[in-house]
Formats: sequence, C-alpha cells, structure tokens
Amino acid sequence: MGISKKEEFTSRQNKLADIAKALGHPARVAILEFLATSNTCFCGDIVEELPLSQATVSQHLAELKRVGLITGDIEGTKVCYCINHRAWNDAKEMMSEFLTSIEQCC
Amino acid sequence: MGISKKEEFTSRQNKLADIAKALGHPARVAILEFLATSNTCFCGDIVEELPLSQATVSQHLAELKRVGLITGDIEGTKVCYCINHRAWNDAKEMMSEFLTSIEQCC
DNA sequence: ACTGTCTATCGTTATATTACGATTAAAGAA
DNA sequence: TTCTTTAATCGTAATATAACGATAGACAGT
Repeated sequence: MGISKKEEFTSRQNKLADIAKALGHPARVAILEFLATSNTCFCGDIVEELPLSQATVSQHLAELKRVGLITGDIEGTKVCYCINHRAWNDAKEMMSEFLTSIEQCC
Repeated sequence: MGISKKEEFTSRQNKLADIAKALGHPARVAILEFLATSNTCFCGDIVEELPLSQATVSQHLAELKRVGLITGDIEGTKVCYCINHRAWNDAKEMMSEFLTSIEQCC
C-alpha cells in the first residue's frame, strides 16, 4: 500500500475504522453471532460451526481479540472465547453515534 | 487468500460485513463526515480536505459507491458526491440491529 | 479549434488479508 | 512418562487493498 497515511486522520476516525474493519468479514460476523446465541464459547465449537479450517478460524479470533471485542480464557486444553461487554458497548456507542451523525448532505 | 469462502455465509452476514468493510478505513469515515457537515460535495473539495492524492481519494469514493452508500452526480466537469439516504438508512438499521443483537455470552 | 480544469482509470509498488496444511506447545488422561 | 486433545503459530500461496504519478476523456471557456 505504499505508506499508510492513517496517522493523518483523527484517533476517533481511526478507532471507528478499526472496529468496522474487524466486523468487515462474514466469518467474524458469524463468530460473534455464534458467541451470542450459543451456550458454548469454546474455540473447537466455533471451528465446527464455521466452514473454515481451524487455523483460519484462529486467525479470525485473533483479529477480534486484537481490537478487544472478545476475550480468550484458557480452560485446561480448551479456550473459551467471550464477548468483551465493555469494549462491545463502547464500539456499539461509537458506531451508533457515527451512523446517526451522517444525515443531511449537499 | 487462497479461495474466498464468502459464499458459505448467509447473504445477510455478507452484506453486513461488506458495509463494515467499506467503513473500515479512516479516509472513508472522513469522507462521509465531510459530506455530512460541508456544504459542498464536489470531489475536488474532498481531495483538498483529505491528506491523500486525487487518485487515492477517487479510489475511496469508488469503494463507497460500490456498496451504494454514496452517489456521484456529474455536474459539468465536476462530480457531486452525496450520501445515498435510502442505502444509508438501510445500513444504519442493519448495523444497529446487529450491534444490539450481540448481548449475552457463555 | 485550442486550452485549462476536473476526475476516472491505468500501471505499478508495497503491504495486508485470507486461507490452509504442518508443526508446536500446553494441558489432561492413561 | 507417554499419548491425546486442543489451539496457536509458522510457512506459504493467492488475492485484495492502499497509495501514487501519469494519462486519458469530458466539459467549459476563449
């Protein structure tokens, strides 16, 4: 990409874009929906649910963890992934505010 | 990316992810904010506002147009970019619904 | 017809993303 | 200790994205 110009934008714009980017793949949308509706949050169950390999699912989980939307707690040999409610609510508020702020135009 | 597995997800998950992806760059967030707050919607004014070249801004505008969030109307030699209110409201509703649907977890 | 202005597109480069098989590391069970 | 299960990481390949200069094409003015 040549050199990134992200520093040239506000930190709010960057944070918003970063959250949106994390939601910008159907697999990650599916993971979040699975976590919200299923009883189990174990990585293995997510892998079973998705049409992707274990390695790929692990990558998507890492991306969601990178932006803080989920946590991963080790339980024995398994890992339990959970929605980080604080971060999720922050993201929800930030996104909602943005979505409603874009109204009128020329 | 090897081969994309996007067909394996629901069309709703894909659409949601596609919108999120379009919002997943600070330049595109900035463009939408500019359109919502400024009187002018001309491409040239957007280019002036952003710390990016004309070619790069044009690419970002094309991406926003691709998902339907903005329209581009030719007016003489200039092009007036506007928020597509119908599409924006659809996106807003879809995103809000998703954001609020993710609540409880394990 | 010529000139300048505006914006899309082309060509290119650097980097990021998505995907997977194979391997590794950690924990529990035998 | 040895074996199994689980999930992260490594290595790699294909594709996508972001950035820009240069060019082209459309329109308006002279």
